[in-house]
Amino acid sequence: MSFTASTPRKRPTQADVARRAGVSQAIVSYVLNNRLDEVAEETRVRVLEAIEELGYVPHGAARSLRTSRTMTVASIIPDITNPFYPELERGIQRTAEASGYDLVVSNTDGDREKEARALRGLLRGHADGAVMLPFHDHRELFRTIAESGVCLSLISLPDPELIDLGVDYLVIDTSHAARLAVTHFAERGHSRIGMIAGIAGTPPSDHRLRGFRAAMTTHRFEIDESLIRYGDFQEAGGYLAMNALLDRTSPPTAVFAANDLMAIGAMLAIRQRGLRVPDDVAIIGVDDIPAARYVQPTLTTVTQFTEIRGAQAAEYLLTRLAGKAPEIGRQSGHRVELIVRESA
Amino acid sequence: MSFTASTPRKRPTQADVARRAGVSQAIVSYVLNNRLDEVAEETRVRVLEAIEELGYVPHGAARSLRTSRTMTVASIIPDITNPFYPELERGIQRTAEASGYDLVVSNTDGDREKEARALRGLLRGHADGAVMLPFHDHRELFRTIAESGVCLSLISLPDPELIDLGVDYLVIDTSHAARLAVTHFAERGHSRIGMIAGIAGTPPSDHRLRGFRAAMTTHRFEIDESLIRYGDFQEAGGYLAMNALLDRTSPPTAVFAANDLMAIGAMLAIRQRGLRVPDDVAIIGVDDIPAARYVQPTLTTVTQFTEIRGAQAAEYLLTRLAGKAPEIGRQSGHRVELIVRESA
DNA sequence: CATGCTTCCTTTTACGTATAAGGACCAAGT
DNA sequence: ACTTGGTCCTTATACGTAAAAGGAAGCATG
Repeated sequence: MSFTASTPRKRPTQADVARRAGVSQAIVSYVLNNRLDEVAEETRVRVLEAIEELGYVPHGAARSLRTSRTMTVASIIPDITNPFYPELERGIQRTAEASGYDLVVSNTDGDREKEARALRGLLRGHADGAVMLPFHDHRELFRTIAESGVCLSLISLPDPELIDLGVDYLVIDTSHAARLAVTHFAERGHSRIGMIAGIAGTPPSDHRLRGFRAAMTTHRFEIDESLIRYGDFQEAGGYLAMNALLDRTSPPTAVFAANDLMAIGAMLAIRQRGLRVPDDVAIIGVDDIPAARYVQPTLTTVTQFTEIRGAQAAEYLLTRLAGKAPEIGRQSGHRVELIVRESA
Repeated sequence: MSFTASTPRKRPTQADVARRAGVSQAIVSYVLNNRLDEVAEETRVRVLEAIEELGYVPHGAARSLRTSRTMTVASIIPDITNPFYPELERGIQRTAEASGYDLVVSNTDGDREKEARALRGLLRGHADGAVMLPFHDHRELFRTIAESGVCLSLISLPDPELIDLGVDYLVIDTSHAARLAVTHFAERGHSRIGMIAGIAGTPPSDHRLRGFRAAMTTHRFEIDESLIRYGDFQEAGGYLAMNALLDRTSPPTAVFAANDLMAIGAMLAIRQRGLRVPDDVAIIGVDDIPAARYVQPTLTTVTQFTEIRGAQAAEYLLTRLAGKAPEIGRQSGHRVELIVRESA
């Protein structure tokens, strides 16, 4: 079994296996697809031996051309370097693999064009379905995809038209996260509260900002627009936004950040000015990424039960792929919970 | 352009486009592949219009069955939740996309079987090539893959036999990282130095451990085997290992952790005992993940220039895919650098 | 002993694409 | 007038697979 050759030997096909086993190609296919009634046990063994000897591996493209299934699902996420998404991905992966599907991840940078590109990949048949957390509106593409029979499980706000087309939704309206944060701040005596939102126009940012405004109104706190800043969902963005807030003549005493990375960046900015968290400025983030437990002070944050969410979104997708889903799209809500640590 | 239908309309093929444009299927294919000399401009426009109207999208499987190219590259990494790998992935992605390739990520959990599974995906033709950081030995599979014409760019120690088969290597021997760490400790007066290694048997752990032993010997420090612990490359592992070290009657005054996540976990354990970093125990990690700048105290660590490494590994792969690589595999070394922060 | 039913094959077809091979037409060159 | 060559088509084929359709042999049934 050792080769000295260096030329790329062409991979064996079912025809090669068939020739070696002295049968027709169809028999090889039957063996591979476990059509036990079609082939005698003795023959089956011979074919399996030939497969082993030649190192035959099915040709994925040919197979999926024939079956129009790829047995892979895609996971399309905005930012692989944000720990939140890998965690989400873990949940998706766990579920997908349990059903025998391969999982491939596409990172979009939250970029509209890259999102569209990944989605067009679905149209070309790269995967049988996808779990996606979209940053942008792709209604047209989503519709085309759903209509072409590719299953979609979206983590965002439901679109009624797409629901009708069988798109499943994990409703992820984190406006409630903002409410939890503001209420917690209020209980600690804060009223001059700022927010570091994310990228304007993206759902994760807009929902949280909306919830923030609503909660502030509920508590009859004044919403000072100059205390609302925007970041890029990364540490750097939180750092810059916090510095801008601290540069004001009357900075906020508490800041809600749209995610943990920005919250951590904000804490860095505060520390660098010689101020303390939470005494001078209290901070709450969202996501409960692993680092939230390791920063100093540890970060009070709103958890979304990330991995479980990923698993559930994948569950939707896989039941649909298995044909066990209702024709119309499903949706399910979303529990969030405040984890109180040291930063607020 | 609005549909009320809910039945999955079958996707249009080149034949449908051809019918609509009043030409043969071949012409559609020529248009799509920019064979300008084969088709009159007027016809070309007509075909493009038909494509637009029908929303035609090429069928990936059919195309790659015909061309035996997928125009995607795979990135196979051990742990997507370890920030080091997403950063590596970014470098790979940047390079791949610049060359018009799609990138798909496979997460293996450092699990031997999952690694093998991802590699078998390559054999089935999922991608034209892969960048991989392997945790386990897959020499046989690698050979089969290389021989079947799928390009490989590995981030690990070179295997001469695979080099001969055209596998490229980004040599990542981080034993030098350990030397930098031990030397730094020595300069600060430490001699009772422990190490939190990673998962025994995996290259990232073994190399660093080997370097550690060598450096300790160079400095004529005693290697106390009981001061060498193993973790799982996660915070939790570092936390547990550090606790074990601190439970000893004479704990180390300095600890080198095989990666930053474990270093951060170790610092947590130290803090929880009321001890201080670096005064009671100094810590150095490896990777320079983003969090290293945000933990308190900030983490002294050895950077591998992660994203650049990923980009370079991908560069190897893409030049080979473009047929511009020497027949024999290439390899290039690996600069590492100590980033001195507060923890040591 | 014809008939039908199993069992286990082979032959054939289709999936959607890229491209080689072939053909029709026309302008230009001898 | 007859090649020659170019332009722009069409027809035909192969990629590797899954599975329908067809067929040959053996065996039980009436």
